[in-house]
Amino acid sequence: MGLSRERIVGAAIELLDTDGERGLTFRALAARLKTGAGAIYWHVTNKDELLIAATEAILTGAARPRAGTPEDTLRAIALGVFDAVDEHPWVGTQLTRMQAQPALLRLSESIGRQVQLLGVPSAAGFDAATALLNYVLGVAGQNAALAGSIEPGTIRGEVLGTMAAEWEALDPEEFPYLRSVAPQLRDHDDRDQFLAGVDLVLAGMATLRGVPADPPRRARPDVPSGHGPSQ
Amino acid sequence: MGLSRERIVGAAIELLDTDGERGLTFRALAARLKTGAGAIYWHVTNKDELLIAATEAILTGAARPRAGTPEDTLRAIALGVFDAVDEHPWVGTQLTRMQAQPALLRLSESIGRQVQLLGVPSAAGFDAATALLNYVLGVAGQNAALAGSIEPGTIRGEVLGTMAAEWEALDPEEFPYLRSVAPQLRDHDDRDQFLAGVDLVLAGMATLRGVPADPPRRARPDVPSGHGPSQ
DNA sequence: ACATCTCTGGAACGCCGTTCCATCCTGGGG
DNA sequence: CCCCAGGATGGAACGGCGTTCCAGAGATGT
Repeated sequence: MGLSRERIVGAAIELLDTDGERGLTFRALAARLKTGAGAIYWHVTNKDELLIAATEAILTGAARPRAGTPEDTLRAIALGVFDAVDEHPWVGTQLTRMQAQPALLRLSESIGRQVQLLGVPSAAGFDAATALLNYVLGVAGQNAALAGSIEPGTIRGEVLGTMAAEWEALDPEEFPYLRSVAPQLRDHDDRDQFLAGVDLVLAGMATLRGVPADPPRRARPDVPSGHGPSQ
Repeated sequence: MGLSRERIVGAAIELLDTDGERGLTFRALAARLKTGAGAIYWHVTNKDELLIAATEAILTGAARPRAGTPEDTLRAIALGVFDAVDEHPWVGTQLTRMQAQPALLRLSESIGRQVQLLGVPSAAGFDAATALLNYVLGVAGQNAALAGSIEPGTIRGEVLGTMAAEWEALDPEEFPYLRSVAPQLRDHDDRDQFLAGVDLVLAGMATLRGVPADPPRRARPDVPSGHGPSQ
């Protein structure tokens, strides 16, 4: 059983998923592949390239345009990234840390094209597409940071409960708002909230075309949905 | 001249600004402060705490609410973060990597409060405030990633020119959109584009209140402006 | 059979964050 | 005035990291 780039990337993904970003080490990788660290460098030039390849493997196809209105396609694209990051938090870190990543280019292309189809004037269209991209990347980064700060195996609701408790314990003088929304934080749904943000940006785009914006919907759209188009 | 937490944080900021995130090392810090690495640990418990303290030092006051309409205040808050990250790119990395950061809490509070003042209904208000925060953080992270990938000293326009050339050299089949907007990328203004994104989100929020949204403005608002409230 | 070339894996290098500890300095009690 | 406890210092050392180096194993073509 020889080494190969695919085997290496696969093992790297397993390591990243189970042990987090700090778990990916050339030594750990070599141990898992029953080889030496040096051998890996024959197939992969360095750790950054390995991380990019792993991100690529997860995100391939997550940004594929589908039939439907541009709005629905944009929601589907954004959800694809969200679900991939949800399942593999390290992808969020990667997306927000390295530019010149093929996956990022494809994502920009998909979003930009749909925004064009939306009928946003060209000049504002670039800004609008960039804004949506940055929102998606922001959520991805925050989710990754959150996942990285908790030990793997923690229940999601538990984390939110802890955080909500912290918000409620803040100084009432300085943080009245955060205290007031702590209950909403406790039982919100990350995915729904993400979608609400996408709809918010889409509603903003609608005003750019002079269209009387119907208020963005809160319910999740009829999109492939069911968490996780990735891998 | 004894050590002190302030002297250490100050030297850390200098190191981060001049040599980037990889330039902050306890050894380099010790050399600059003419002491040993061990002495630093008497005043600072570890590197994460040092990074948080440095971020705090830069961002203090950048999220301070001002008089004016909630929209203008939100623009001012967002610009404060943008300018701080523009001047100290490592702040962007920090903001998107570590949760439980005091600066992040303050930013959330400031944004959330203004969104409440905007009259967005409470349920949607939390989502809307989170969306704006995530957009700001997304831009911050991208700016940091971009700054980290280029050697310090490079001219900004030069970087954009190089990136635009890369976009123009992409496969016409796969990336028609990116190729078409490459000229806009070349001579856009990051700050203006950031503001356009903020306005886009604000326009979306306006639809949540059922207000007939006037199209978001493109020109920069009358905000302290002049790059950099930070430090 | 041999020479060649791909591929392997373990040792070694330099750097990192962090810990340990001998030592220095200073100020308050005898 | 001495002394000494404890805060503060700084250099050495530890374990781990990414990466490089290189001796050699295995296949391949002649």
